[in-house]
Amino acid sequence: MSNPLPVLDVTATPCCAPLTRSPIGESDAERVAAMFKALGDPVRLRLFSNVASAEGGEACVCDIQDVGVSQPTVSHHLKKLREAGLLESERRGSWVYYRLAPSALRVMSDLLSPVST
Amino acid sequence: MSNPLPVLDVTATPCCAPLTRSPIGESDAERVAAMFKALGDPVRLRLFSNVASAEGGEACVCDIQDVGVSQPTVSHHLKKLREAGLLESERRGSWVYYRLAPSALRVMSDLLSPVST
DNA sequence: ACGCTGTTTCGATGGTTGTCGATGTCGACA
DNA sequence: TGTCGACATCGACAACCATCGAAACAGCGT
Repeated sequence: MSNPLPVLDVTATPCCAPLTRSPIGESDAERVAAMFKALGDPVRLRLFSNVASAEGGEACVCDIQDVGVSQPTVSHHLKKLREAGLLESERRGSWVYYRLAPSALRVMSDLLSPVST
Repeated sequence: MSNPLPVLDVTATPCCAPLTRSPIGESDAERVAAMFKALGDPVRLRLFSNVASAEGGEACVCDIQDVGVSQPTVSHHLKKLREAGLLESERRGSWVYYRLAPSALRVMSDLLSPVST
């Protein structure tokens, strides 16, 4: 568990300049699009927000799974969020806790930052 | 043209608090996810960045369509970006110019802003 | 060892999406 | 009016995806 498929290692590269600064390159676009795509589903967005706004910065699946779909579907979406590098998970006892990946938010926020100056 | 399908009127509501602040609601999630989804494709992300980084804040299709797919596909993706409320278009003479929707960037950036405080 | 609860994986299915070539539309310019 | 160039739409197809129920897996308590 914990991070079986870190397809995107967000922490590795701060990644590219803001989208407004210069045209994003082909390979960067691939990596970044995967992150936005992960947030491009209402269920995943709510799960992400549930984790992001949780007390102590983390939450177990049982605390966030009330999003209107079956439990296996919740697990499926959490896996997608993990693979996109947005969430990390860790098993403690019976429960699996999810927290934000360290720099995920900043990377995306920076990419979308309006004109800067 | 210009905006045949403003499915999401971004300018209307500043929309919800940052995702880290409180769990996003069901209907807000629907609207916001559509925006992220639009950026969740490498081709669309490059088109968006090409427009966003263009001189004068706008560009005609002919200037940004070099993203490795056919012309109909480019047009298809630009339509998606329009429908998501991220881009606006306007015909002037022979050419169609695209520019960023006014508050699109700020809305998304704010949603992803890390912990504020 | 057994059952219980929380979580993930599996297999199937219906719907969505990215892509293309062909065709249509609109404006410019002879 | 006719043609050309810039974009958009249409129709089709393959690939992908969200969702579910069923089954497997992992700890915990008894």
